[in-house]
Amino acid sequence: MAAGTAEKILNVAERLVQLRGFNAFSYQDVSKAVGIRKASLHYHFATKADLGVALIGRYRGNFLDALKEIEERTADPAVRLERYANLYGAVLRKKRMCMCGMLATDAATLPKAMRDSVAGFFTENAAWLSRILEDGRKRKALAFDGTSAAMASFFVSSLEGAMLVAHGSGRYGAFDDAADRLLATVAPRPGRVTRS
Amino acid sequence: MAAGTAEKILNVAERLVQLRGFNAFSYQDVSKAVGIRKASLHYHFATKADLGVALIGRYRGNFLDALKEIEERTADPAVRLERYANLYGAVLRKKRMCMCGMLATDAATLPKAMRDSVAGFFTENAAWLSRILEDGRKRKALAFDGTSAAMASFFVSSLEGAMLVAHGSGRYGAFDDAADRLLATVAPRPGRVTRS
DNA sequence: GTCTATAGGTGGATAGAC
DNA sequence: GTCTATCCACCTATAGAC
Repeated sequence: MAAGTAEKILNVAERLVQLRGFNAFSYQDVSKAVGIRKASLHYHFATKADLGVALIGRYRGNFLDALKEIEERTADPAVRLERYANLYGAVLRKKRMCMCGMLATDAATLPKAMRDSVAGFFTENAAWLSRILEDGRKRKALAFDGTSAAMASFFVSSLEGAMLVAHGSGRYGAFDDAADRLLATVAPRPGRVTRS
Repeated sequence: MAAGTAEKILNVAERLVQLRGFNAFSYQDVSKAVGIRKASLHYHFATKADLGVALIGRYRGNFLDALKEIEERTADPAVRLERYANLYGAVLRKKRMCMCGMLATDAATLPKAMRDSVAGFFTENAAWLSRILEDGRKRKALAFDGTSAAMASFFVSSLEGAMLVAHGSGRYGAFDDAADRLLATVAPRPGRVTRS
């Protein structure tokens, strides 16, 4: 717990990025929410770019931890995928957009270190999914055409898109429909759990 | 042609929004690119919000025209969908993001008139797709589970997401893979044209 | 580590001449 | 319609006291 100042700053900034994007929040916004003067923020994160890099790094780490946990606690490939989709759903339920989806639209205005890290988020998610998909296909729990890498990319981008449209239009229910349909694409028959 | 000043402004601003987002371009940026002083822009669009509303309105109109053209010139449902996906692909080939996908991430910071119009873009695209999908299913050219409306939403959000990730990561090739897979979801056998 | 104070720049927007 | 000049709010960032 503890929650040192740097961590509080990250928590507040993370929320703001997910709600408004990197260019639409300021040190002043963070300052007010944390209860510390604007200048003091620079002690913890010298520049906004430094703060941005730290934000993405932490976000990626948390996501990787969640993936690891899914893999350890769940054996059924279809359920693994369902839980993966639910990681996105949990973010959306807080009325936030995926931080890296948000930053993807800001890409052209971001320092290279941030851009690269955003791309890394997508890459490592697709890599994990690719592994899960390939394993599921071998075990005949999943079925799909093409490479598992291509299917993994499709998963990531479809979930990001469903979040994006839900976030932008306020129709949050559309996300769950899209996630269900995506899962049905690779697990034609079995093991949908949520619905039971 | 003609291209009056207002139109030039819209063209420049459209490009900037699609590259950088609504909060990351300024009247100064537009001013330089159009070759007119910053203050003069306010004669044509009094506020940035007014410019934003005009931008989305024009974008929606152009998109609707393109949909109408697809429907008039193409009878095969699968080819109609392919051409629909290619509308997005054409934007991405210019290294731009869909304007409304871009604005969807900016939603929390936009004036209500802009937010509503962005939601309208998604709604009218899904409505058109829903009609095309339903017709294709009746004619047994397409096959899919669930309502055509749900499938239409899935189409829109998946294409937006594929653009988003391609735009954010610089891996533009991933978009075509995603579009192909999406089409294969509803047109299992026939008529893929691009690949031949 | 946090503060006050401030620098230097850019944001959108307006007034009024031409 | 376009210009110059200007306003004021906000931005990121720094200096230096405590």
